[in-house]
Amino acid sequence: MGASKTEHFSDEQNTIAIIAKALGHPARIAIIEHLIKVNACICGEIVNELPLAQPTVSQHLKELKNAKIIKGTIEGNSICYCIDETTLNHLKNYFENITKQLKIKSTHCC
Amino acid sequence: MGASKTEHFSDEQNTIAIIAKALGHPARIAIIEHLIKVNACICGEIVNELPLAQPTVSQHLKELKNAKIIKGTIEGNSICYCIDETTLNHLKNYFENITKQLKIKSTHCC
DNA sequence: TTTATTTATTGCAATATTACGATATATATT
DNA sequence: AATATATATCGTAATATTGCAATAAATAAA
Repeated sequence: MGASKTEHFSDEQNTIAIIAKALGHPARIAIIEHLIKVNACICGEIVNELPLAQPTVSQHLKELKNAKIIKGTIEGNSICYCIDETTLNHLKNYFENITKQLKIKSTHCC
Repeated sequence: MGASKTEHFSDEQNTIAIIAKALGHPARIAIIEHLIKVNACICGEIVNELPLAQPTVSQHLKELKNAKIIKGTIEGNSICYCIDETTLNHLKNYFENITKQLKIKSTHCC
């Protein structure tokens, strides 16, 4: 096959998986880190920061946009990207919750 | 192509991407959640919980093991899986750090 | 030892991802 | 209008992922 059986899982499970998947590439992690480092919106220049061709970067940006991890607004003849805090906060909360439950239970046996 | 240019990115960026990628499938999120819910090690039974065939589940478990998100130890003729807290804590800390930086800077413009 | 149980591996088909050259689009500048 | 600049899309090749039937491997139970 090759297609995931998303219909068998909960909305939350699918949502978390989509966000995690979008972050599952070093280039996209690098994009996120750069957006944070330069603080807020940058118009263009992401391409120059990455060791990848312009169409490839554009594709990675599109995937981050689809997962709602970044937002892009048109600014003259360039596009201004910044992080969508809501989505990263959602992911952060999810992992905080999971690790908290692990700490509470912590029944180590392996 | 199809292969990521991992050598151009930092170790930390690659590590986070590998963990995120491993969590980038709803079945693997479901496995993690089940491991937490039943608390600690369960020997087998994960296959019965998921709407997927045994070889498929085995493959997902392998990927979670490769990313060091779960650990598996042999227990009689079955295998006992549990979560490797270190890895999920690493990821949690990473996202806490990122979202903290976002909160500090918070220069909204999009 | 034979049989059952549990998990892993192999092989394969369908689909998705990654990367990039070529090209399109859209605005800015001259 | 013509040209430059910035980003997106298309097309395509290489590779990876997903899913499962068939089968192997390894231990447990009879």
